[in-house]
Amino acid sequence: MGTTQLETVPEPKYWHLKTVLSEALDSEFSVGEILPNERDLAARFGVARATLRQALEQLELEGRLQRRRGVGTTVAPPRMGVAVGSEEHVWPGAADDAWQPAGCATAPPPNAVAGLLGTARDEQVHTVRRSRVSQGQPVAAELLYVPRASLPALPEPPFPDAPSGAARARAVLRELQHLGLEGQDRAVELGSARVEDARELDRLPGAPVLVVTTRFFAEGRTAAVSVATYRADTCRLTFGDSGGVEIHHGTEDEVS
Amino acid sequence: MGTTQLETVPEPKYWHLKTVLSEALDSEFSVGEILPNERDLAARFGVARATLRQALEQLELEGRLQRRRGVGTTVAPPRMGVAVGSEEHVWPGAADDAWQPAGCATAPPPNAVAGLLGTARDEQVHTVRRSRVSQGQPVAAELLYVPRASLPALPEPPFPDAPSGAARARAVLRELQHLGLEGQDRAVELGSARVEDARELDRLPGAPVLVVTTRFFAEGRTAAVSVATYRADTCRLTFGDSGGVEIHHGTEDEVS
DNA sequence: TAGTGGTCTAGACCACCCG
DNA sequence: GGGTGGTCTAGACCACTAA
Repeated sequence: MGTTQLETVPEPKYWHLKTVLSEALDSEFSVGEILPNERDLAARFGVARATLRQALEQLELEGRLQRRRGVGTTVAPPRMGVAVGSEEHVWPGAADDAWQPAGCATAPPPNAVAGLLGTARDEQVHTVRRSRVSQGQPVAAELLYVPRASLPALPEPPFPDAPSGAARARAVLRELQHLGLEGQDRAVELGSARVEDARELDRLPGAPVLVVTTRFFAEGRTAAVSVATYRADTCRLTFGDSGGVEIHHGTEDEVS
Repeated sequence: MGTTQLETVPEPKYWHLKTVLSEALDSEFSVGEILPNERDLAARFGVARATLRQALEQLELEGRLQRRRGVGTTVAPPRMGVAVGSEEHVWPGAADDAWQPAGCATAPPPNAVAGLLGTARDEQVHTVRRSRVSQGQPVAAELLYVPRASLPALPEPPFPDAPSGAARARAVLRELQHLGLEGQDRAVELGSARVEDARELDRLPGAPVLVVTTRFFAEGRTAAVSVATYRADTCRLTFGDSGGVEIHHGTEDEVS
């Protein structure tokens, strides 16, 4: 009737809530500080807990908050820049590598990876597990798939299916260095953490992750494929010339 | 030892549900097919609608499903590869550019961008809006910030604050080409769509997006900053410097 | 053991799309 | 108008952490 609908698009409560909280985080909280618990916050804003949680979830997705079961909700530090690609092509396991080998198995890869490698569906490949830590926090878990054909010089393990240790992982990486790397290829997409990755990343299963898929080319073929999952809440992936520092150094030595 | 704790971690219902649905999508549905509605699905699985929705949300986040209000839930096609970075550094607006200029304003940028540009908090910069369409779908929205100092030759518009059209956007881009690009710098992180971007991307506000921030260096300074938000559900960002041509599993999904 | 976030329920109403 | 997904409520219980 006479009710003039000023807000043609009524803003959802959780959206407005997110805005209010976001501003409060900027002005009234400092990094690491713990927020009131969800039940109190919901009461304070006069909404149901589920509605409040919808706002908190978004803020966590944006890296503004960190929530841990049994502990509480804290203000997250700014995302850390994680260098994920340099201009030069280098094999995994090179000297300055940020990854730490954790294990190695020999098994058929997922179908998607087999497609990239050009191997048969059930063909066994070396599968190296690595993890990456930055600023004292686990930031990424990786699976590196290397077809046996890429490493003819690597001796086969006595029991191919036995889960092997970091020693064998290092052997595979060492063997890779002997190949001439001709190029590489990267893709980034959003995913959710599988159970194994979640444990390694100290997150719950299903947590949002940035999946970086890299193909390594050598001898005219795809010689290896890396699938690395980065914590999307804490990481900003940096590519390119300067490694994400604020002030660029003004030299021209890396300009092509 | 003797206590065989088979299920040490009881799987949440929504997680199990997601697995079941995911397998069903692979085996029993084809791309574009519409699923039963949420109320029916929930009843069929014997869970509350909210629980079912939690599973659907994850599947949508992973790009397996597409949900549209008033329409229904459909099986999404595989994510399209969107080329986002080449080895060569090129200014926005170069010949083969995938972006379409939409408008241009002159206003102070967000604080984060001002920090990257090294401009004062309230300094006005040229702000070019562009959008990117791929395979008939909007995939990204961009804001390109160019300090006035970077383009001394560009005449100022008569009314600096007036929202200008695509013509002025093109003028700014054309002016950029005259600068010598010395390098660039990219970062990718997860974000959620702001209201303006959401409208342009045909998504709801808050939808997950991949935010690509690019700094362009010229004359020893940061000459421009681009903030591009890509739909995370439909896009796989590719950073190609592959030495060869791609072979994928049947479908040609690369887009330059 | 007390307190936190995580999961789940069974409803309700709303905004949107289409025939 | 009828059906869809999106929002919201007011509860309940569970899993985890720390004192």
